Amino acid sequence: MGNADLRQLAAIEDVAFDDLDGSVVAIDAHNWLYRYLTTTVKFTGSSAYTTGGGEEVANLIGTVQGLPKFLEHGMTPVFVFDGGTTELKADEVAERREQRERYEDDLETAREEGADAETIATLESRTQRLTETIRTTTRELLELLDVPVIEAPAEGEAQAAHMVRQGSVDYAGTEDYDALLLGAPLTLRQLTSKGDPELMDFEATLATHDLTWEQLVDAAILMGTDFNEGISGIGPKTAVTLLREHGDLWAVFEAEDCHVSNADAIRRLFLDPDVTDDVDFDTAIEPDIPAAKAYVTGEWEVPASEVERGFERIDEALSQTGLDRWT
DNA sequence: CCGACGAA
DNA sequence: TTCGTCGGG
Repeated sequence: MGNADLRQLAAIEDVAFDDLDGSVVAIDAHNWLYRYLTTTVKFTGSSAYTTGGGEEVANLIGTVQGLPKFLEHGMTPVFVFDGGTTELKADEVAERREQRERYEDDLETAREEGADAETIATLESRTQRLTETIRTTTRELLELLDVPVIEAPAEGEAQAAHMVRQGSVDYAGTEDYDALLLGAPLTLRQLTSKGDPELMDFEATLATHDLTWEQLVDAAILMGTDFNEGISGIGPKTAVTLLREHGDLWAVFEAEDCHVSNADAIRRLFLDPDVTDDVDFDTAIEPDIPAAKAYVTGEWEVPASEVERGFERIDEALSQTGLDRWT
């Protein structure tokens, strides 16, 4: 089920933040936000992050606290949001969809029963979907801060990977190993945590195992992806061996007398996802900080103390690069 | 969810 | 080498 097995195959190296200065990173917004949502809500309790109207706005705090990290290292983030249809086509991956619906039912039940914020956050993570309020308020805040936002036709992660291949950005930024399957040439992980980030190199991954992109995806399907259970008994090593031996997924199915439903559709989700080339954005960031602050603390009633330092750091980081440019 | 570790 | 479980972030 989990695709942590992919890590075993990935060519990963540490990279210093200093080396990322001046780079542009397409951030998988869902993935990034979720990381901040869980940690923010989990460690501080939810009351400060819920408005009088009962709206969860921890995302605003997460965004204000998370942005400085990029800017202080001279990086330009481009946030890529999922498009309207994040659900997969019903006939393609029916089982997966049913699973999500079960999760969503759980979530709804928990809400009705007034479950605590932590429980709800956990359930929300499993539905793989952020609330509409979270999506729109994050976007509005980013726009006030003049941070580029891209709307993906479908999956944000696929769009981010595509943008790296296109060359409109330098890296994809996500914790998800799926970026490799989506063919993102260079992916940064651990941008939110304390130490240096990790760099996943797509071509190096293929070269290390002497696989093609298609074969890497096929290996992942054998091991199990977000969209299918893996074949029991096949892990990273065996999967690679089988692909090298038999060539492609269907040859492996035949040789090993096994099968994965919807394999063809799952394969296409990685090899040929719905993405767009229409990605116009400006990497010069000139935020309206007073307006952003008013939006967060005024309109959404977030205590000023929660975001004061974050806004300060954003301001300082940007005036610093301005000075650098000048001298 | 993620990485680590012990069992088969 | 894989799988299941358990503890941490």
